[in-house]
Amino acid sequence: MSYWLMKSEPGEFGIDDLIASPGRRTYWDGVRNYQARNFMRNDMQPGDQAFFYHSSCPQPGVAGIVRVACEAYPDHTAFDPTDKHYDPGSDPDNPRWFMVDIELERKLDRLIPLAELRAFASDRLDGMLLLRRGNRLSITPVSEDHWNFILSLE
DNA sequence: GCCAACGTTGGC
DNA sequence: GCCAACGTTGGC
Repeated sequence: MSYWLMKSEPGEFGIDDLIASPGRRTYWDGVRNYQARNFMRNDMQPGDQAFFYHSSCPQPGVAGIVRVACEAYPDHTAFDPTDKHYDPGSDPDNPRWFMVDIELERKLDRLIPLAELRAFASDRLDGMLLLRRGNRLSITPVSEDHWNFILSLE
Protein backbone atom coordinates (compact mmCIF):
# COMPACT_ATOMS: atom_id res chain seq x y z
CA MET A 1 0.00 0.00 0.00
CA SER A 2 1.58 3.21 -1.21
CA TYR A 3 0.62 6.85 -1.42
CA TRP A 4 0.91 9.11 -4.44
CA LEU A 5 0.24 12.58 -5.76
CA MET A 6 -1.23 13.01 -9.24
CA LYS A 7 -1.39 16.37 -10.98
CA SER A 8 -4.19 17.49 -13.23
CA GLU A 9 -5.09 20.86 -14.65
CA PRO A 10 -8.62 21.69 -13.50
CA GLY A 11 -9.12 23.55 -16.79
CA GLU A 12 -8.72 20.16 -18.48
CA PHE A 13 -9.97 17.76 -15.84
CA GLY A 14 -10.52 18.78 -12.22
CA ILE A 15 -11.91 17.13 -9.13
CA ASP A 16 -15.44 18.19 -10.06
CA ASP A 17 -15.07 16.53 -13.46
CA LEU A 18 -14.15 13.33 -11.64
CA ILE A 19 -17.22 13.68 -9.43
CA ALA A 20 -19.30 14.03 -12.59
CA SER A 21 -17.76 10.94 -14.24
CA PRO A 22 -19.70 7.66 -14.41
CA GLY A 23 -18.94 5.71 -11.27
CA ARG A 24 -16.73 8.63 -10.22
CA ARG A 25 -14.03 6.79 -12.09
CA THR A 26 -11.75 7.65 -15.01
CA TYR A 27 -8.56 6.58 -16.73
CA TRP A 28 -5.42 8.61 -16.19
CA ASP A 29 -4.26 9.08 -19.77
CA GLY A 30 -1.69 11.38 -21.26
CA VAL A 31 1.33 10.69 -19.06
CA ARG A 32 4.30 11.17 -21.39
CA ASN A 33 7.19 11.19 -18.98
CA TYR A 34 9.21 8.05 -18.36
CA GLN A 35 9.69 8.54 -14.66
CA ALA A 36 5.99 9.11 -14.09
CA ARG A 37 5.19 6.14 -16.33
CA ASN A 38 7.51 3.92 -14.34
CA PHE A 39 5.82 4.90 -11.10
CA MET A 40 2.47 3.89 -12.59
CA ARG A 41 3.60 0.76 -14.38
CA ASN A 42 6.04 -0.61 -11.82
CA ASP A 43 4.94 0.63 -8.44
CA MET A 44 1.26 1.52 -8.36
CA GLN A 45 -1.04 -1.14 -6.97
CA PRO A 46 -4.81 -1.36 -6.91
CA GLY A 47 -5.93 0.07 -3.58
CA ASP A 48 -3.15 2.64 -3.39
CA GLN A 49 -4.35 6.11 -2.53
CA ALA A 50 -3.36 9.35 -4.23
CA PHE A 51 -3.85 13.03 -3.73
CA PHE A 52 -5.68 14.62 -6.66
CA TYR A 53 -3.69 17.81 -7.20
CA HIS A 54 -4.75 20.86 -9.17
CA SER A 55 -1.91 22.43 -11.15
CA SER A 56 -1.53 25.34 -13.58
CA CYS A 57 -4.49 27.19 -12.16
CA PRO A 58 -5.24 30.18 -9.93
CA GLN A 59 -5.23 28.04 -6.79
CA PRO A 60 -2.84 25.09 -7.09
CA GLY A 61 -3.15 22.52 -4.33
CA VAL A 62 -4.52 19.21 -3.10
CA ALA A 63 -8.20 18.95 -3.99
CA GLY A 64 -9.16 15.37 -3.17
CA ILE A 65 -8.28 11.75 -2.57
CA VAL A 66 -8.52 9.04 -5.19
CA ARG A 67 -7.93 5.32 -5.22
CA VAL A 68 -5.98 3.37 -7.81
CA ALA A 69 -8.53 1.00 -9.30
CA CYS A 70 -6.41 -1.34 -11.43
CA GLU A 71 -2.91 -2.15 -12.53
CA ALA A 72 -1.35 -0.12 -15.32
CA TYR A 73 -2.33 -0.95 -18.90
CA PRO A 74 -1.40 0.57 -22.28
CA ASP A 75 -2.51 4.16 -22.85
CA HIS A 76 -4.53 3.86 -26.06
CA THR A 77 -4.52 7.62 -26.63
CA ALA A 78 -0.87 7.28 -27.68
CA PHE A 79 -2.04 5.33 -30.76
CA ASP A 80 -4.61 7.88 -31.88
CA PRO A 81 -3.26 10.42 -34.41
CA THR A 82 -6.12 12.78 -33.59
CA ASP A 83 -5.35 12.74 -29.88
CA LYS A 84 -3.49 15.57 -28.24
CA HIS A 85 -1.12 13.05 -26.65
CA TYR A 86 -0.50 10.99 -29.79
CA ASP A 87 2.95 9.44 -29.91
CA PRO A 88 3.88 7.80 -33.22
CA GLY A 89 6.74 6.09 -31.40
CA SER A 90 4.39 4.02 -29.26
CA ASP A 91 3.76 0.70 -31.00
CA PRO A 92 0.52 -1.11 -30.05
CA ASP A 93 2.52 -4.35 -30.02
CA ASN A 94 5.06 -2.78 -27.68
CA PRO A 95 3.37 0.14 -25.93
CA ARG A 96 5.50 2.93 -24.59
CA TRP A 97 2.91 4.65 -22.40
CA PHE A 98 0.64 3.30 -19.69
CA MET A 99 -2.21 4.46 -17.55
CA VAL A 100 -4.24 3.37 -14.53
CA ASP A 101 -7.87 3.84 -13.62
CA ILE A 102 -8.67 5.93 -10.59
CA GLU A 103 -11.81 6.25 -8.49
CA LEU A 104 -12.78 9.17 -6.34
CA GLU A 105 -12.53 8.50 -2.65
CA ARG A 106 -13.58 11.97 -1.60
CA LYS A 107 -13.17 15.63 -2.33
CA LEU A 108 -11.42 17.42 0.53
CA ASP A 109 -13.50 19.73 2.72
CA ARG A 110 -11.22 22.51 1.52
CA LEU A 111 -8.48 22.72 -1.06
CA ILE A 112 -5.09 22.65 0.64
CA PRO A 113 -3.04 25.22 -1.28
CA LEU A 114 0.49 24.63 -2.49
CA ALA A 115 1.56 27.77 -0.63
CA GLU A 116 0.39 26.21 2.61
CA LEU A 117 2.34 23.02 1.93
CA ARG A 118 5.42 25.07 1.11
CA ALA A 119 5.33 26.61 4.56
CA PHE A 120 6.25 23.16 5.90
CA ALA A 121 8.84 22.37 3.24
CA SER A 122 11.73 22.44 5.69
CA ASP A 123 10.10 20.66 8.60
CA ARG A 124 7.04 18.41 8.52
CA LEU A 125 7.10 18.05 4.72
CA ASP A 126 10.88 17.96 4.36
CA GLY A 127 11.85 15.96 1.27
CA MET A 128 8.43 15.94 -0.36
CA LEU A 129 9.03 15.68 -4.09
CA LEU A 130 6.22 18.08 -5.00
CA LEU A 131 7.99 20.84 -3.09
CA ARG A 132 11.41 20.23 -4.58
CA ARG A 133 12.49 23.22 -6.58
CA GLY A 134 11.74 22.81 -10.25
CA ASN A 135 9.69 19.65 -9.81
CA ARG A 136 7.62 18.95 -12.90
CA LEU A 137 6.76 15.32 -12.38
CA SER A 138 3.05 14.73 -12.81
CA ILE A 139 3.09 11.66 -10.57
CA THR A 140 5.14 11.47 -7.40
CA PRO A 141 5.22 9.13 -4.41
CA VAL A 142 4.17 10.54 -1.03
CA SER A 143 5.47 9.13 2.25
CA GLU A 144 2.96 7.94 4.82
CA ASP A 145 4.12 10.64 7.25
CA HIS A 146 3.63 13.35 4.65
CA TRP A 147 0.29 11.90 3.65
CA ASN A 148 -1.03 11.94 7.22
CA PHE A 149 0.35 15.37 7.95
CA ILE A 150 -1.23 16.91 4.85
CA LEU A 151 -4.59 15.40 5.77
CA SER A 152 -4.23 16.84 9.27
CA LEU A 153 -4.19 20.29 7.67
CA GLU A 154 -7.61 19.79 6.19
C1' DG B 1 3.49 36.82 -19.84
C1' DC B 2 7.77 35.61 -17.61
C1' DC B 3 11.12 32.50 -16.55
C1' DA B 4 13.55 28.60 -14.15
C1' DA B 5 14.12 23.83 -14.47
C1' DC B 6 14.08 20.06 -16.78
C1' DG B 7 13.51 16.39 -20.54
C1' DT B 8 14.09 15.38 -25.40
C1' DT B 9 16.12 15.67 -29.90
C1' DG B 10 19.54 15.44 -33.21
C1' DG B 11 24.04 16.81 -35.27
C1' DC B 12 28.66 15.72 -34.72
C1' DG C 1 28.68 10.19 -25.76
C1' DC C 2 28.51 15.23 -25.79
C1' DC C 3 25.98 19.26 -25.87
C1' DA C 4 23.29 23.08 -27.92
C1' DA C 5 18.75 24.02 -29.25
C1' DC C 6 14.25 23.48 -28.40
C1' DG C 7 9.84 22.32 -26.13
C1' DT C 8 7.19 21.72 -21.88
C1' DT C 9 5.80 22.32 -17.14
C1' DG C 10 3.98 25.06 -13.80
C1' DG C 11 4.37 28.68 -10.18
C1' DC C 12 4.09 33.41 -9.86
